[in-house]
Amino acid sequence: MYQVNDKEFNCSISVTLDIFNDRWKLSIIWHLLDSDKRFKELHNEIDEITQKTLTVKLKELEKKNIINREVFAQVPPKVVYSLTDAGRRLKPVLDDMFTWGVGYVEEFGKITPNVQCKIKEGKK
Amino acid sequence: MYQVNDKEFNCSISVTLDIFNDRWKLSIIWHLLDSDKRFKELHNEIDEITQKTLTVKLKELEKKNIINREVFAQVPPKVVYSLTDAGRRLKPVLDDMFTWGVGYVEEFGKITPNVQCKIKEGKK
DNA sequence: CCGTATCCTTAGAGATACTG
DNA sequence: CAGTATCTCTAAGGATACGG
Repeated sequence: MYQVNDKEFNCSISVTLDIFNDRWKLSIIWHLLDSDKRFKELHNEIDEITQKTLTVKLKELEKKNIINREVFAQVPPKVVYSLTDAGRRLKPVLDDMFTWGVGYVEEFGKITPNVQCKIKEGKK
Repeated sequence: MYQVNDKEFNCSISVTLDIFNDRWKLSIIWHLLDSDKRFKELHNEIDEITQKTLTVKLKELEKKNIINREVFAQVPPKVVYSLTDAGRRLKPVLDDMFTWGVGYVEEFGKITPNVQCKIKEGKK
């Protein structure tokens, strides 16, 4: 049994799954792997997310020690988000997921002209 | 843009996430990586899942071409589930998630005596 | 043994408006 | 710019009972 972030898990894979088991967190991590970002930059890049949801997800990721939140005392406000070491260590997982997804699409999907990888779940 | 299983995705990572983005599917895949299993065996090994939910999740995975369902015409019924090639290719992803989880727990969690890896999300 | 059929409860997330 | 505060909707999943 593992105890992390006030939850209990019986497997370390569950621990990992818990980090991004929703519609948005993996996308946020992906965009921060690229470079540190301000709130607004993230909101622009993940443009389907609402401001409220982005705020909630950033807080969750901060609480889980995946991202850092740095506030600059200035007007207008500036807040920069970056990955922690633990967050950056997620890259291999993302890479594998990317690779698997490519193979899966080749086998079962159709590809239409793309713009950019944005990582979110498909609309249900 | 990708079109798979009647959904649209703008990134192949999203495609992968969609496969196991709930509380149970990853656990089912994990148990089938070990060996093919009957319905009852899965239900015993993932003992917190309800029969109904297991049924639903198995159907979803079958529809997504991750598992095969083989029915033996006998009484009492026998149904065996196994991974497809695509399902088996998920192993590296699982392995990386396992590795990451171990590191994360070392850094932020507590470990208490364990029984066996069961993969499910922690109770919310 | 391997499921279906209902009913029910919750949490995730969208829409919208407001604030230091 | 970077958030809060409400309100609402929906779908995932649990409990329970029944069926081939």
